Amino acid sequence: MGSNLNATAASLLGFLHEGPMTGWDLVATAQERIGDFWSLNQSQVYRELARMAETGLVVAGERGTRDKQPYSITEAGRQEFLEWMRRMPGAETIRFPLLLTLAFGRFLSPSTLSLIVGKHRALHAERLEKYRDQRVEMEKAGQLDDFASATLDFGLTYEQTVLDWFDRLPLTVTGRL
Amino acid sequence: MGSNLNATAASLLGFLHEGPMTGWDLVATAQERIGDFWSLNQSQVYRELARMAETGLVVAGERGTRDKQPYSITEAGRQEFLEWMRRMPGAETIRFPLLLTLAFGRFLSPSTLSLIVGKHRALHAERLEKYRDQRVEMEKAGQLDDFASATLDFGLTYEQTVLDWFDRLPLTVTGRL
DNA sequence: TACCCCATGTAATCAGTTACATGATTAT
DNA sequence: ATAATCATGTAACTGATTACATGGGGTA
Repeated sequence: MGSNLNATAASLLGFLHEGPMTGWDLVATAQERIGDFWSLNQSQVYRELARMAETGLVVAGERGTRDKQPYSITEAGRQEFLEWMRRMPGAETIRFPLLLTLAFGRFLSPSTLSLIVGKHRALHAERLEKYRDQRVEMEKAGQLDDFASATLDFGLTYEQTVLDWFDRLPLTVTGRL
Repeated sequence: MGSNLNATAASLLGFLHEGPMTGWDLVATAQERIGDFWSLNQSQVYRELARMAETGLVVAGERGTRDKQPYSITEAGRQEFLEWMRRMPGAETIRFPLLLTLAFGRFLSPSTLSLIVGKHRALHAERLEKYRDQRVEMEKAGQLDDFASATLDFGLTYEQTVLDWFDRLPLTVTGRL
């Protein structure tokens, strides 16, 4: 009763609608497609798959070469997935260590601040570039329906905003730059 | 050796620089001052305080009325805090369930989408308002040094960006709105 | 043959959340 | 008197991270 899937498991069911996949494939797929706003790793995937196999939301197929273990979604899995999808999603959680450091920035020397702020600014510039490339590639591959476009656009606009924020920081915060 | 503080514990040490505080006070202070980018709750605070008392980073003072237990930072605590502060902060983690729902949005009806998107848009509008009020209050109270201003500005610009993003979403994603 | 990547799985630990239990003090 | 708030603490659970162990298969 009452879907008690977690978001990670639900996303795996979502991907399994596209056909049977192994744990390994699911890790790669998830990291590529939702990794920017929902991180997950290999341990979680194998655990959730094992759980869902027990409760009949997925079924394991026959082992292939290299011990490959493909999983398919079941009818029960589809139903649970839809139930999960129809629930009101929770608010996002942001945990931003850099902001913590800045909140206590008065304890740091300008040179340390500068090092830290500079590094993080560069990181966000890289991510913005990555998203731009992704956008181009997805356009080329014709893989950008409105939904994929919306989540990708979130990433783009977020990174752009963060960069602008960096560039507005006063010298007292950036150390110098 | 080598600071193995976590960010939550480190932030408690940061606040204890302002004077002895009880666990209760620390919960309130942290939620108010860093809660928007570093959530923590009561259980964690009492646990971290107990741990840090064991390792001598803080010391418990005498119990007051209502069993109040004030903690003070020690010299060792100050050193560990500084060590933690000087480390390169990790990248932020964002876990955004709404984007997960949208990534699989093709499984939802327009009316469900509309309900979900509308609710979340409203939530962000509220948060933007809250930050604006906070800004005004902090200005009045003269509590906005450059560091506090920078983190608050991050919240403001983030929420504004998210709202703008909502307003750019196509009808296929918003259901209608 | 040796090396790298594919692929599955487990163990251990830490962090975060929720819920509960208990009691003191203040305000109504 | 009693209700609300202050205050500390514990238990149970879930989720996330890291590391390790193991071995198959492709390729240089």
